[in-house]
Parts: sequence; C-alpha cells; structure tokens
Amino acid sequence: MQKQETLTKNQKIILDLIEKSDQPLKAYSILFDVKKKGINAPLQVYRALNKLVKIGKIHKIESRNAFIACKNSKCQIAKATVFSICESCEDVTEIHDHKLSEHLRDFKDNKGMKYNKYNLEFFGLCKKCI
Amino acid sequence: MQKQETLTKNQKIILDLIEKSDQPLKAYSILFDVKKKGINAPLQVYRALNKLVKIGKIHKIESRNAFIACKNSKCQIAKATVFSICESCEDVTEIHDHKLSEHLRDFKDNKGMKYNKYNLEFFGLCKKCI
DNA sequence: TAACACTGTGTAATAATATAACATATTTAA
DNA sequence: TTAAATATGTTATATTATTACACAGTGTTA
Repeated sequence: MQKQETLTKNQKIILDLIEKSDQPLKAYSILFDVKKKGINAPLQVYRALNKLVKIGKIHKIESRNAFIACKNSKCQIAKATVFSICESCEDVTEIHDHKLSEHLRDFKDNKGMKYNKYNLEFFGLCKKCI
Repeated sequence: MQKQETLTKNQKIILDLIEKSDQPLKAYSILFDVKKKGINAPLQVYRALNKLVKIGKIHKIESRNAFIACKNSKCQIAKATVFSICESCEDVTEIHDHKLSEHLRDFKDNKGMKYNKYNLEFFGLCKKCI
C-alpha cells in the first residue's frame, strides 16, 4: 500500500490536461492551454510536472522533452519506464512487458552499481507509418 | 564492412574534444572550449554533434542533454545504446552487455511496430557514491 | 499557542538548449 | 562540368528550464 497523494489545484489542472491527451504534451503547450485557468508562468507548469513525475502519474519522454500520463492506474512505477516512439508520426506508447521489465529489473552491470530506476525508449515506425 | 566516414575539420575538432573526456560534455561547454579553434556559433557545434551521433562516433545522453564518445572503436551502433548514470556524481558509463542487447534487439511489442533503434538509461548510485 | 519545517504559490528575470534562415563554399557523383 | 549533396559561417530567434524572492497554507511539536 502506498500513501495516496493529494494533488494541489495546479497539479490537478495539469494532470487533467495530460490525461485527456493520449499523446505526450510539451511544457509550453501545456502552459498555453492552462492560461485560461490562471496558470501564467512556466515555473508553475514545471513545478507541477516535476511533482507528477515524482509520484508516477506522468512520465517524461526524455528524447522528446514531453510528458505523458501513465495509463497504469496502479502505477507506482516512476522508476521503470519503457516507451515506443514512432519517428514518423511521433506516436508514443508506454510498453508494459512483464518479461522485459523483469529482465531490466534484474540487470546487473559489472561495476557494482546499484540501480533504482531506468528509462528505455524504442524508436521505429508504427503500423500506420510503415 | 562499413563506409569509413571522412570527418570534416569542425567534426574532427569536436570529436577530439569529446573523446578526450571520459564523461559527457554539453553543447555549450563544447562551444566554449572550441572557440579558440575558430568555432564561434552554437549551430556549428550542433551540426557537428548531429553528424557524429548519426555515424555512431558519439551518443547523446538524452536525460542529460550531453554527448559522450563511443569507446567501442568498431561501434556502428548509433542504434542501440545502454548507459548507466550515477545520480549523485553524474558519472556516465556506456554498457555493452551481450545478453541484454540481444534481449532488446529481439523485443517485439504487441502493436506490430518495427524498431530500428533504442536507448536505455539506468539510474542509480555508483560504487563511490553508495 | 507559538515556533518551526515543509510544501506549494505567484511573479519576474534569466539561463540553458536548440533551430531557422540565408548566403556561400566544398565535395561527390553522373 | 554540371548538378546534387553536404558543410560552412553568421545572425537571429525559438524552445526548454531554472534562479531568486516574497509569501501562504498545513501539519507537527513543544
């Protein structure tokens, strides 16, 4: 069981917006969209985004500087993310593959490093774009 | 056998610099360092970086917006990269793990997507920082 | 209750990362 | 030897993200 986070007003507004989109949103496009709700400055957006990432409600697509909601409602996994990204249409999908997750979770390098997180991004062409 | 790329002057200058560092360098720190060699503008740096990434001589650490040389001299693998990143000292190491590479290379999602590239970043604490 | 830590807010300014647009030069290939 | 492709140099600008400061709310804890 995990502590149920209570979101603040700004965090809710921004999470709502991201959850309504099935594709990643960029910080300044979020800013544009939430101006009508009284969020005026980049920092207000980034603060909310950082918090939402931290608690696993959204993930950052590092190669795209964009943020996508985690569809896995029970997801506490801010720490183990896998995405597929179409380089043509930029469609992004989060991948939940048990075997792959296991493999990555159990991965040990030869340097004695202790991992607590990973992010994997696959690139290619989606069905539509092939 | 692969076509041996001939690098231009700017590309060589920037590759040299990155190869001399065992840690990732950021574009504007590269710019600062190569100003004495007559490279004056961000775009000159980014153009060289993009080319070097494309031919696999360097890799971009997406989560850090930084560039590291590929130590694997035979590396044609701009397309399959794995890194370990220490979140305390920011030490970055490229990982070459045959079994892991195989697993990732062979990964198929359930959406019929055709992958041609992936990037995996592990985060944690290195030996020194534990 | 007051003192404190902690987290969040709002605002302005600025830093850091990256690309567009244009004119020109060099290299490669037909 | 012309055309296509790639690279250069420069200026300006777009995009992404943080610093710094003043203050407000919430929950200890003493």
